[in-house]
Amino acid sequence: MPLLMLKDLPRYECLLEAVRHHPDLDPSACEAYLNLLRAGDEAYSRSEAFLGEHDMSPGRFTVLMLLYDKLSGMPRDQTPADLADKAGVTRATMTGLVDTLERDGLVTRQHDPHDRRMMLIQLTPKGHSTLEAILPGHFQQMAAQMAPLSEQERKTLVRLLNKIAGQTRALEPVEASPAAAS
Amino acid sequence: MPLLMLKDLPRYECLLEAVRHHPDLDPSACEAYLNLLRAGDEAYSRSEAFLGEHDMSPGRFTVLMLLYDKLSGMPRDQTPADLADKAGVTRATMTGLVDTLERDGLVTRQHDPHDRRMMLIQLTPKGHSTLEAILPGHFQQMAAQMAPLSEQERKTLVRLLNKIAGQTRALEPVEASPAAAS
DNA sequence: ATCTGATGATTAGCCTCCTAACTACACGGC
DNA sequence: GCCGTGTAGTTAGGAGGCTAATCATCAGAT
Repeated sequence: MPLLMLKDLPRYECLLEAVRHHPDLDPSACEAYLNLLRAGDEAYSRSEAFLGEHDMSPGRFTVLMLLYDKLSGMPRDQTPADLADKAGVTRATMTGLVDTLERDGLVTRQHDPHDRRMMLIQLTPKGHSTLEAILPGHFQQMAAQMAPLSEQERKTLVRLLNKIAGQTRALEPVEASPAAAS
Repeated sequence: MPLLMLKDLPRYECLLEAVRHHPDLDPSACEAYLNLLRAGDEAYSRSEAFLGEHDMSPGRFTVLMLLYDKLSGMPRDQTPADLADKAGVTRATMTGLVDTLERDGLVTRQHDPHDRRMMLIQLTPKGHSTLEAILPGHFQQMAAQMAPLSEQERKTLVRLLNKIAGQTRALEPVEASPAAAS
């Protein structure tokens, strides 16, 4: 998410000042929200840059991880629909990701023998070794970014983030006012 | 940041298991990292959906906010370069954002009388009223998403997120190994 | 046996952002 | 006064996501 947050967040005094004109503004909520977006964006951008050094995009990396068995314990091949669902993208997007991975020889596509509508995607040896070449650095990136936090602080952070994520999902139906439904 | 994180994050036991194969994996760091990305992404997506109802994108909204004086206390017009810098996008991207906003009549472009290289972007009355129509709902969105957190928890969250963001910026030069510099 | 509806994958076209190349203008040395 | 250098803004082209429409296949009803 490259945008919506400013490079320099407004100071808290400015938020307090702004409440006078905008009674709906909750200063502490706004501050927490903006900091969440910024921290998430910076962490994401950094991983994206790291993956980019290995000719890898976040999307393609996610697909390889889903096909990689050592972490998840599910060694079998998966369909594009499964992968799209787990990765949180549309099937159309997954088609494009698999196209690129197949072109680079990291995965193969095969028809499911029992249902010819479905494809089975599997990791090639090259895909496997490519992933294992990237993973140590990826894990080190995560560890380095979280290094300033103690174990206790990490647990607290996860707890607070889960409260927010749960709330966000609970609110989900965002379409209330048919304002610009064109 | 639509991708890189899974819809369902791996359980903590799986991470502990995975350490056996990947000594670089720090389970608590990984868990905190994945939760940060997911919470940030969900909050962002929700705001994006809300803005979309008003024919507004995060980028265009950010530009309007930067030109809006009541929050920042800087009433004067700004150049595209300023705006790009504050919004954290390239100047080329800012050109596109201003193009759209100008087409919709929300901002105007004028040449700086003292330096004809520069443009001055200013909010039109229509831009002003459009923004003020969106802001209350936007602030309510933020408040609703942060509602489960107490004031104390919000302060803790901001403190922890700032530690991470500071660390991420400190690590910044990500290009260490010329692996796939093609 | 065939038609109908559902499901999986793909294609086509759009939006937003990016980098890189280009144009227009300002300023300082000669 | 002219020319090279630097700066502001724009244009052109690419990557990655999305939605909507299309094609292929299966499964069940007639």
